[in-house]
Amino acid sequence: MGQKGLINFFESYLQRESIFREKTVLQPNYKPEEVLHRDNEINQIANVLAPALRMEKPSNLFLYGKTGSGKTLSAKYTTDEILSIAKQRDIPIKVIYINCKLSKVADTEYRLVAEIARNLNKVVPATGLPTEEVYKIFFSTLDSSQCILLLVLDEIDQLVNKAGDEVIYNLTRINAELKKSQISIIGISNDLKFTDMLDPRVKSSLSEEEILFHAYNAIQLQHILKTRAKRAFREDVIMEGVIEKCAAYAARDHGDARRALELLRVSGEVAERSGKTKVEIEHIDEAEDKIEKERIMEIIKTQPKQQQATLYSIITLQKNSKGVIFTGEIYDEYKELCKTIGLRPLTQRRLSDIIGELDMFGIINAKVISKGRFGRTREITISVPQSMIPKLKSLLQQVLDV
DNA sequence: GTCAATTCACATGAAAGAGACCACGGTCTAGTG
DNA sequence: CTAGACCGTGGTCTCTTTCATGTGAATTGACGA
Repeated sequence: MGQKGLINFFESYLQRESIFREKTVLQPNYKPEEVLHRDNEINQIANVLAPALRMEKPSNLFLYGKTGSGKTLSAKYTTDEILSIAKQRDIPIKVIYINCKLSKVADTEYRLVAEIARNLNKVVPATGLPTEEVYKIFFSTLDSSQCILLLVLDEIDQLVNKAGDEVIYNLTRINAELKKSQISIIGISNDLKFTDMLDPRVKSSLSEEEILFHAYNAIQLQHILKTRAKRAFREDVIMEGVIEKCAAYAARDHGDARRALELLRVSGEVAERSGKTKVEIEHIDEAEDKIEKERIMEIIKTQPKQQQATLYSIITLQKNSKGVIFTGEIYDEYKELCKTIGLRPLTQRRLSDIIGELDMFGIINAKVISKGRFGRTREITISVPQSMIPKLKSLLQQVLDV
């Protein structure tokens, strides 16, 4: 494309009408006016939380269900409704929503409490104070604000994983010491076995009430997608069967509505980029591929150098040896690599953990096997599609400066 | 041939260290009236 | 006299290292048939 061509391109781009009308509707943080197919759950949440309107402390509530089953949405929806009623009637209710996984706002005890305090409009330094001090600050602000606090902790399993369950224990116990305020916790987790790993005391106090969110089935997903698509896209741009296929894809892996919406959105983008005026079924496959690739690239880009070096070693190794690789081989290769690029090599112990991390991300596949007399090790294969590896490799070469 | 002991090459755990970041309080310094 | 610069102390947090212990089956070697 010459430079003249570029201008033409932009002009025709502008002239061409977008297939989207309101793309935000498909974005994950969009909040619809109505939550579909979750009436039951929402009613249950409302039932549990209603006492707050009479200034009584609601039971602690625990919501669980797989990803994309509408937990967060339902919780936010219900608390928003309560909040708006409370505002009309002048009832002092506060809702704090904290996602324990998102960015690093709240993955330790200190940070969580600090974050809550910040939400109560109290300035708390990011670090430097003893944890106890932060608790005190939180205490006094909460008590002086005289309200019912609904604390929504999304992805609470992440928090407990990293910070232990004392945090929750402490939070539930606070009520005893508060005089003018009350706090109740709404925990949200997509790990169904999460409560099993909790200390029994914590478990019983956290899940005074439990609500299980079932995954959406394909029909429900279709309904949701259709409703959103009606607003998100212009009329008649979605070809027959597209919605159905998106729903089917998402239903296949545990009815994740978020995934379904993303798929639909990216399909639209793919269609638009390739100059089509309609979203066709083929675009879905392309979109799925794209989403996966972008996910992997994003993960790798944001990893620390050591992790990247490890992955690079794995890629080089699998090229020469084909098939499976073992931890020892990787460590040797990795040490060599460190020498050439001037990186301080880590111990094998640490590398072992890094391999585990890469496995968690789904970039590689590591299985512990025993080779009998020849020891015990991890058997590692790359689980990124072959077609992506060259691209991956060049990305790594670039960031590692090889 | 059978069976238990041995052995390998790491996996997995726990604990502690290094170094970055930060708040707080005390001391010093320079500018001001 | 006071605001700001500059320590030292004590705190959190992440990434690592060090030390210790665990592990599962191929191999080995003793044993008996």
